[in-house]
Amino acid sequence: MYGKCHSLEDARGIFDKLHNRDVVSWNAMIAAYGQHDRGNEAIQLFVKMIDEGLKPNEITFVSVVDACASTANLDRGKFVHALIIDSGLQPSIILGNALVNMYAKCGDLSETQIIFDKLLKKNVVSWTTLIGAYAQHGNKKNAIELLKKMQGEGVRPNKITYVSILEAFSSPVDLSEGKVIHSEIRNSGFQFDLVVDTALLNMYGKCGSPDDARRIFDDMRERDEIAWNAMIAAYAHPGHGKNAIQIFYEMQKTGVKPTVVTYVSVLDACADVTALREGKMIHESIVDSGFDKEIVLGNALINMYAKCGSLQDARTVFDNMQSRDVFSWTSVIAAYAQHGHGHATLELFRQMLLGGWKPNEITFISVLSACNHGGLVDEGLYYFESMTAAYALSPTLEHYGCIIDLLGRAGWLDKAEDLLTKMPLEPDAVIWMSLLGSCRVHGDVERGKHIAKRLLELDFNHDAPHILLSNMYASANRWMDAAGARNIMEEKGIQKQPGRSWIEVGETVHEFFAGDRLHPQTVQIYMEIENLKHKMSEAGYVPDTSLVLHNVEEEKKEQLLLAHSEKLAVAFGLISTPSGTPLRVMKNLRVCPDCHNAMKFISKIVNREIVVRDSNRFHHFKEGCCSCGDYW
DNA sequence: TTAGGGTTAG
Repeated sequence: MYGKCHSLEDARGIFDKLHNRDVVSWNAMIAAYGQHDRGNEAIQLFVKMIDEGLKPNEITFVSVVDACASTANLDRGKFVHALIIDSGLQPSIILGNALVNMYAKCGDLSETQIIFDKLLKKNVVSWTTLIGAYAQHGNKKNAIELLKKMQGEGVRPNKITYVSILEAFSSPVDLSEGKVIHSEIRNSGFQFDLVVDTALLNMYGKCGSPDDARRIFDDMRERDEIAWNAMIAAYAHPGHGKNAIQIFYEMQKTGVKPTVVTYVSVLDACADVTALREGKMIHESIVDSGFDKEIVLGNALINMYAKCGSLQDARTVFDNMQSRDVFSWTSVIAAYAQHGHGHATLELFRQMLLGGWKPNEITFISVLSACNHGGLVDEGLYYFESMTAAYALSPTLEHYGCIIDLLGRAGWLDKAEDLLTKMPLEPDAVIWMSLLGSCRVHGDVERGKHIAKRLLELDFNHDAPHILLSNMYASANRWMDAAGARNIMEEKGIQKQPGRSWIEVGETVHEFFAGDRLHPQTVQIYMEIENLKHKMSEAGYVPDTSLVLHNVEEEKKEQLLLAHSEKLAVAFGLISTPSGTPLRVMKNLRVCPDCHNAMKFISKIVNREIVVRDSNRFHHFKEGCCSCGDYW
């Protein structure tokens, strides 16, 4: 009785006082620990039970297998599995399913499949467990095939089956198939179900379609905190952060209290739109609510402050944390790396190692990227080697990408290309692009040409290689070739991805597209741009019109450059904040070289600090210089 | 006595 109530300790007290403990009492106590997420104690108790000479029965095994699953303890799970086989017990369908689930939760997919195949009888739970296992590992193909096979064998999926399979749809490329499952779920009669709708909503959020998520959210008849959290998370993506923050406040207006997960998601949204003011207010609410000791929130705060441009606040949060995990370290390391502090990044990394922490693949991405941005070639190569040598981590394409970029930027084009062709992974367009970029920087036109050829063979439908190649020819005064590269791009119908920038002023995050005239203060913004243009010209600024690919007159090219989204955001910031206020702008793409140059002039002319977060890193412009040292 | 919804670092 106590086991099913609140007090596990009371249950244990009674259990310990029992004079005659039979299998039933042991089972009850083991199950009680399992239900309270204390799998390790459940397993310990099971071992003790065997030591005392009691023979576990089917129910004991189900509970202890479940405990191994919840603690993801594969070795224990295998041990218990062996005991089951030794006991000669013919496992029931329930125990069989529990074993399938145990291997799935412990991450051993091949064993999961083997046990499933060996099941003498399968029911909807067996199928759902296996489908969920594949879905959680992102194996959408197997999950869908299994669903069809299950239906072919006459087993009808229930709502748990559908909720499980929805996990498999988690990126924009999955959206169309996700919509097919969505309609199948509706046709199967699962409507107005809180859990099913939340899973669908979440699927659309992960697939990058917050509008579809919102439609489901709006149609829900009831919403609990999990549904609200899922909606906030669905909006916490580039360009939708404002909506996430709005939903966060609406949630509270309807009387639903934010949870830790709510705060994590909304901080992520603030980070996304560089909403520093909003983020600070939410930080205060977190302190008021008493959640500020939660590690996961400390981590989210580090990330929010860093992405909002305030490295100092990020560091303060990190320093004040009472306990940390690998996410905390990786977050603070990433923060320093993104702000271009190469040496400080490595110093933190050394402290992490000294503290006995084990870095993971993501930690190394920040470390290598810091070496890359800081031009720290020897350090980068050393840590790259140490990944495999000291930490048994296999470098991914991104790690190779950092190193190839590092070598290329440093002018070691031979070594960079050598590594690219000899690495054990298939290079993607991003890596070829980075090498092409290095060829442009170092003026190696011939190498650039053959790399561009390889790149275009990949059928990479992106504007970037064409633009880079064209610019590279232009820099080498090869105007015909430059025009040719642009023509190929036009023939292929490739459009430049539109630039978007955001700036937080007062309580609002303002968004700008390149050339947009939608902002209520458009007239004043363009007047400010004109004003800046004159002052910049006097100071020696020359617009880099080679960056404009449109075939238009010179004067028109200058106008296009001046209307880049980051310049509009800065102009708006200048006219709407008191003089001296630092401006923080976020851009969806890399900052363009002309804007980068212009920002340096503007920072000096208006005597303000301008922080631009682009898709790659931070640029702190101050008194005519940028923190990246023009190396980005 | 077995399967299910929300979260952090690139």
